Amino acid sequence: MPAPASPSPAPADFPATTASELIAAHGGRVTRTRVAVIEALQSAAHPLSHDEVGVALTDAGIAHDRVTLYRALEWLVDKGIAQRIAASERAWRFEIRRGGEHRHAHFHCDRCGQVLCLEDVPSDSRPALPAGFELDRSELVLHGACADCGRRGVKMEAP
Amino acid sequence: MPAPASPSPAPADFPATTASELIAAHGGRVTRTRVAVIEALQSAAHPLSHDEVGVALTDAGIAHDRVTLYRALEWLVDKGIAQRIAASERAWRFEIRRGGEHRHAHFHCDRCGQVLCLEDVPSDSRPALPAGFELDRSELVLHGACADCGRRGVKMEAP
DNA sequence: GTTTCAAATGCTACAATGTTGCATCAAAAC
DNA sequence: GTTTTGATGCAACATTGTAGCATTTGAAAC
Repeated sequence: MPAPASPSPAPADFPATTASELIAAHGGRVTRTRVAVIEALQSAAHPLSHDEVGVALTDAGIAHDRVTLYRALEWLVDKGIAQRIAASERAWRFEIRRGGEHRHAHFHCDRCGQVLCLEDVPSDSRPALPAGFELDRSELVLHGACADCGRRGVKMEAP
Repeated sequence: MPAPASPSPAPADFPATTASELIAAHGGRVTRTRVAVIEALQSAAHPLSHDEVGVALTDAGIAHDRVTLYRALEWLVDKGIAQRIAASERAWRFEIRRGGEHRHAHFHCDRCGQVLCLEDVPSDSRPALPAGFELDRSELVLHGACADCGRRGVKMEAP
């Protein structure tokens, strides 16, 4: 039997809270970039795109390379510290995995492109699958217009 | 109040069945490319990526430009004949919208990248949203390993 | 059957997002 | 302080999707 399709070889729920502790607990080197990325994700109100993380690093005065940022995010996902969301468009978005690890749904505004966490809406449906299929996780993404765009009649983006 | 976030200004469920009828019913010109794209989607066992549609056209002996194909698919989505799925990765996948228009969930194999329709699993959850939000549709995507990959232990792709 | 004309197409060029390879740097172990 | 190797920075490239514009063509009008 093959390995399960879990992205995280290490346990995801650590007592550690600070960025440095999180990194060290997973056997990684504590670098400026990683610390800043984690802090950016932790303090963000919604899942961030790679580009938004980059802006956050720049704002924090942390010089960084585009590729390094991709690799830092990839490492975080690999270790189960963060997770990717394919809400829409071509760009991934990233968010920190909280302790309880309750997967929630996301809302994608088709007008402004922003993504919000719907903490109250679970995303854990586990329906019966055809024989031989292994279920790892489920992602529920709701689409529509957010409150801001709904009010202001912002131009519609491709669905 | 702004226009609703629906992608389809025209009714989606036509009695028409052939590609030409579908196109004409939406006021479009019946071209080789559009007909071939619709037929490719109709006969596909799963949602096709832009690239897979391109291969199907080539196999059918239909010369086509990359951009034309993008525009043909965009037109189909615009008219509600087809719909886009953001299963994972950066590439959209496309499928024909059947008459009944029951939205179903999809399964994305994280190993081979293939996407399957789960016709029996509905994707129509309509939870309560924060005030001011307008819900258009919901997309449920399950992730894991398909039967083929599960059996053969194919190398894991990025989650 | 011709003519007409906007809708489609096919270029070319470009933008956005992500990856690979490799030389260099630095975190942490000694 | 040295050493080791994980992490970074750079350049080059791959994939996916868009924009502008000249040309072709579907189909409606004649």
